[in-house]
Amino acid sequence: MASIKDVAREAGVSTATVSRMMANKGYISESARAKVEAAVKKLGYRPNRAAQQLRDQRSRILALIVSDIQNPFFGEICRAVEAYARKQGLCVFVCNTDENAETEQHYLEVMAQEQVAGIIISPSSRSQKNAQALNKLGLPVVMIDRQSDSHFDAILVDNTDAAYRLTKRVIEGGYQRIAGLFGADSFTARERLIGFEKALSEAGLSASQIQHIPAFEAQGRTAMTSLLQSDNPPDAVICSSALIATGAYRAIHDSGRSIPEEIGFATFDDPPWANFVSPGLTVIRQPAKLIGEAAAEFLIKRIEEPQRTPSILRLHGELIERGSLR
Amino acid sequence: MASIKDVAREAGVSTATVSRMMANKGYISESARAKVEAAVKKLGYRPNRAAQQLRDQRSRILALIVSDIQNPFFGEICRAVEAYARKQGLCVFVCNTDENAETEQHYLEVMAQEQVAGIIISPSSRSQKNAQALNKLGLPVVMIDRQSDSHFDAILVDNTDAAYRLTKRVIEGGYQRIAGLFGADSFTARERLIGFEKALSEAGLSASQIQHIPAFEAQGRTAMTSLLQSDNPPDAVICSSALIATGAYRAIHDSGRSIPEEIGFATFDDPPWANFVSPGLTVIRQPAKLIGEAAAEFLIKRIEEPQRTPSILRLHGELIERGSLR
DNA sequence: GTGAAAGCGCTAACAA
DNA sequence: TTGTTAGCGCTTTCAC
Repeated sequence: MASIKDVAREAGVSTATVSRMMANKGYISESARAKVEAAVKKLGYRPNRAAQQLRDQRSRILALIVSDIQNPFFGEICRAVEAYARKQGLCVFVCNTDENAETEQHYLEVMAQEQVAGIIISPSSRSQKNAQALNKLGLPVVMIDRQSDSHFDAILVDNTDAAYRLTKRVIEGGYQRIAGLFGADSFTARERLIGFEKALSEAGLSASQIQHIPAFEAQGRTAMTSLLQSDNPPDAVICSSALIATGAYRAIHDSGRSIPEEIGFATFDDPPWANFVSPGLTVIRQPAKLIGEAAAEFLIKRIEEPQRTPSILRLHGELIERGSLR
Repeated sequence: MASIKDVAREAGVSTATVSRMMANKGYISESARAKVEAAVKKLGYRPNRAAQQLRDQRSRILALIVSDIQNPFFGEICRAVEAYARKQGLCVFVCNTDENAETEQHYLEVMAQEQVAGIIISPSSRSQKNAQALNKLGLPVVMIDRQSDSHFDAILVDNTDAAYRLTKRVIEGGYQRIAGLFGADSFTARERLIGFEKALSEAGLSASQIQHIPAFEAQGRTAMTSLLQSDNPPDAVICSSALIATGAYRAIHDSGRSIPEEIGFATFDDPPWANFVSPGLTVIRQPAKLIGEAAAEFLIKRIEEPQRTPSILRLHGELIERGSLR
């Protein structure tokens, strides 16, 4: 790979001139510019990133640390972040923690060592430690989906309000014994639970049953099966996330009950199969693309102006009707 | 962040000694080692990656360039590559091309500039140009899922044989008018088509209809709908990939035909909803985890020994019976 | 066993 | 407007 010296020699100028021209900084005469441009083209010159980084003490890489890359919600966020970053000439380093605090800690260290310009992270739930670590890094940080420390910018969804709206919609369907399947140890599930209970109490109802379970398909299925087999089974259920919904839906399917007549079904997240079953699922769709774009935008602003006051952006979750509620 | 100089000062030795100690290279006295270790710990020292890279002219980053990060198949590969790389103290830079040759080209350039240690790539179909670009980079490369240039290592699936087995299974179900929905411009679809046709011809059948379509859900749906409405509709269909299968399944569902009685259904890829519908889908499951691990292993071997003869590993696609065939 | 010093490629301060 | 040069943090000869 040609270096700046090669270009300088080829163009008959100094390395400083080449550098200035590459960065579009400072004064360059037209003739010098033309010579350098020609040399750059001829040699296929590209500045060495490691050298730039060593000088600037800062890379052009953004880290995106998500808790589950397979989750379409985060997949869409990745795409949006990357697209936005690319427009600004930045790269994105995507890391997957699988919701594991240690993995998260590991990546935080690696990213610090790589001197990334900033971090977008969906922090794992129970890691005060990591929040502190994040603070110590002294890097620009934007949190998405969850918030583990209010010192940082955050892009969140209006979980409580959205849950309130979704629950209200269930109630309007005339359901009386409404159960909730909520993720345990989950920031978002907690927020959603509040809206759920608020809507119920306003309607003079109380939840038929609320279960707090690990947010996996198997657990959703088991929990739903036991609800259905209980003495006073629910006539509707709300799930706090896609994987739980997947398991719960299967349990209902297995039980042979019909949706929406015998049991109403509603969930957060819009899983890929949501309009694939019939009737389609009525859901709260999270604005993943907007979240990604906003996160990238916030992060870049903070990189440019580290002393900004931290702010929180709450985006609207959209209620999509498809037929799984009366 | 503490630098090597700080550590050297703290330990009362030279930077060279610290460097040797960090890399476990050369001779170090026990006493020096102890002093340096203490200093490293006290200062929380971590070598600066940019400086190391500038010296070595080589980073500790692997690039993984996939055609669709949302596709669970590639998602699983990512995970496996990352896990393997991490064990070796390497990082993985995941890039998503969305099957776009220009995006691919862009990432190739960026990765070259970042001086990644090697590249794992599922090359976009129609880019001889990029294959050449890849050659010019002179970097270690392993191709996965597809192969655009036989000069590189490749980890592939036994597509032709798997398609042969799947098709044979369809025939054993007593289906007579078997249609195929294959991705257009796709390396894997081409290989699968060969096995499909071989099995049919061995059974004295010819394909009811073969359609080559862009591998998206909408196209799968449209194509399947038109097949069902044709004069001589198929009594079974094989899809070459998950998205096509998703669309096709929906079209069948909409038509009200029952699976497997009125129409048999089989596909490559094991989409998340495959055992979610009933009957579950009979599929060829690709060994994504193995592919990822093998790719990382091959790449690391090639990094260590660039002159190895390129080799191809063909992994076995597993036939999973679930009930969508008689 | 250890240290001094060169040099990787780049940018910015300063001098011309 | 352009060139000279120091120095970012690290590793690796080479000399001691």
